[in-house]
Amino acid sequence: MTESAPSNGRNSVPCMTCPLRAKPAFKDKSDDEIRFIQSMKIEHRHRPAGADIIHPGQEDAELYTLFSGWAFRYQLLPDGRRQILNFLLPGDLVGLQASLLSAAQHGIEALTEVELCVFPRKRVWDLFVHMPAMAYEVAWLGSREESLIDQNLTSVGQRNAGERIAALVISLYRRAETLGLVSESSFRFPLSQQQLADALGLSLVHTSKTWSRLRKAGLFTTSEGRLTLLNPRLTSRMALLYEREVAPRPLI
Amino acid sequence: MTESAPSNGRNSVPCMTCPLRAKPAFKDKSDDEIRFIQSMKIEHRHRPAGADIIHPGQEDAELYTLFSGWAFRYQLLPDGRRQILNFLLPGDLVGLQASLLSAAQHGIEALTEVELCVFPRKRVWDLFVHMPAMAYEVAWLGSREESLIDQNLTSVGQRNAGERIAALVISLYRRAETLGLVSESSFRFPLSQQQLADALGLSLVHTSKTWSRLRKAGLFTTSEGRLTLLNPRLTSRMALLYEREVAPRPLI
DNA sequence: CGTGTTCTTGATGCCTTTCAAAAAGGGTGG
DNA sequence: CCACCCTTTTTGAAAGGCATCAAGAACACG
Repeated sequence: MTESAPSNGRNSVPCMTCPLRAKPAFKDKSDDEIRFIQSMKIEHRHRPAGADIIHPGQEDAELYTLFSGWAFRYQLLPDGRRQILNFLLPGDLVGLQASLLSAAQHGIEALTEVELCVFPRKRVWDLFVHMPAMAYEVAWLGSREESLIDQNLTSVGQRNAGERIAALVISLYRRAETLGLVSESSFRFPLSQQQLADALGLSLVHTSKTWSRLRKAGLFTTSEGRLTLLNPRLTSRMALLYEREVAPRPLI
Repeated sequence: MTESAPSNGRNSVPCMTCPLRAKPAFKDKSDDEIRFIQSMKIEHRHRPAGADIIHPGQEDAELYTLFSGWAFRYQLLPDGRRQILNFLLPGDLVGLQASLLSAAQHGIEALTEVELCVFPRKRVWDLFVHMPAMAYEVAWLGSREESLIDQNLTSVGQRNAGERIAALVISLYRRAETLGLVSESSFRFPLSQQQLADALGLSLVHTSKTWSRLRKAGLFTTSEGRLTLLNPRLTSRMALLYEREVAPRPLI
């Protein structure tokens, strides 16, 4: 699960013409800033689904931006139980916590095949010294991730099984939407039921039963690894989720 | 709950002689840095137990360092359910997420009477421009808080009631210990059972029953708002908690 | 010493877990 | 293209953990 796929050359995806930047999720950046980002990027790396991006306890984790694909952050208990902490979608910063704390308390795994923009962790410090505006944005992205985890914690602590599933589906749907990944209410949904269960803090069996109950209730359908949200109103009502829309975020 | 207690003057607690700094929890700082912190601090504020420090949705939250007392961060669902996200102890930065994202998705409430060092949020930006080392430390503290929430999420998602309580007690004990708040295995423990329940994602009744079961099992005792950890080994074994000790952290 | 809050305890029911096994996919080699 | 194996998903049945309801006990406060 850890062998590395061959990676393209450094400039295979120039930041200046990065297709992600055009998405509504992201703030505009000046050419100067984009050039600086380009200068920090040392590799464009491909990894297969299931690959470890950061393994638990790793001390020299690099900083990444997820260019394409999905990943997730997780934590293990000594007896093997796993909690999925949050999901990472294109444009998300990967490994900031590990970079700053210099000993990952968590692992990060590729959920699908992914492409990663690789930044050496040492340059994070340069960023703070030379590009305070971008350092501020990095901190901002860190706070945004914390905010996502807050919501997951609230979900797992307070919502029942059906509400948790509804909240997760809505929240992933909205994130995918700002990335232009949704068409006709449908988007790629690569989670296995075991991964769903680990994210929701539920057992596999109960996740499966509740999942199919919500499908039969007409909230959404799945086929060929895609999810179609049939009844967004009902789903967000069941999720008790009325969060305000987030402003465009920086893309590093 | 929101009336403000009279606050002392600006220099009532000079940063240069801040008693917190001597605690093992914190890194040493240069006199220059401490003077800079002093120059950012505009107020030393007292608030009573139960006071709102940041209310949900607030857009102009200041940045604080908790000087004394306990607080907690929480999130509400529209139907009134409350999840306590994490607890704040002396030396913790309060309101960083709210300052950066400029719209608090959460609330922060004083659990006991507290003293707060107040920093205007606008100066956070100055910090990034003029004191990159301290900006880096602020980001570091943000990541540390995220790491604490990761652990709470893992607890609520994967541990049963007894394990959750054990994990919470151990984790608060260790934090109090690095602050010099523990003597003879005992420290102030100001949480009500309702607050415990909201932090653990359990009902009040079940929290009470499990809590007293663990007391009867000899893990710990409580009296007069203090908790005494009688059997740390058993407690941390029950909690499945073997986290490595954290390095000293910056105190802003 | 009354009154409101917090804590405790018992009883009941349901949501969720666990155990078990069948069904459905997915990939590989013949 | 089909047989075969392995993983993932689904379903059923039983047990248990946790929530809810209810009310008494302990505690704090003016």
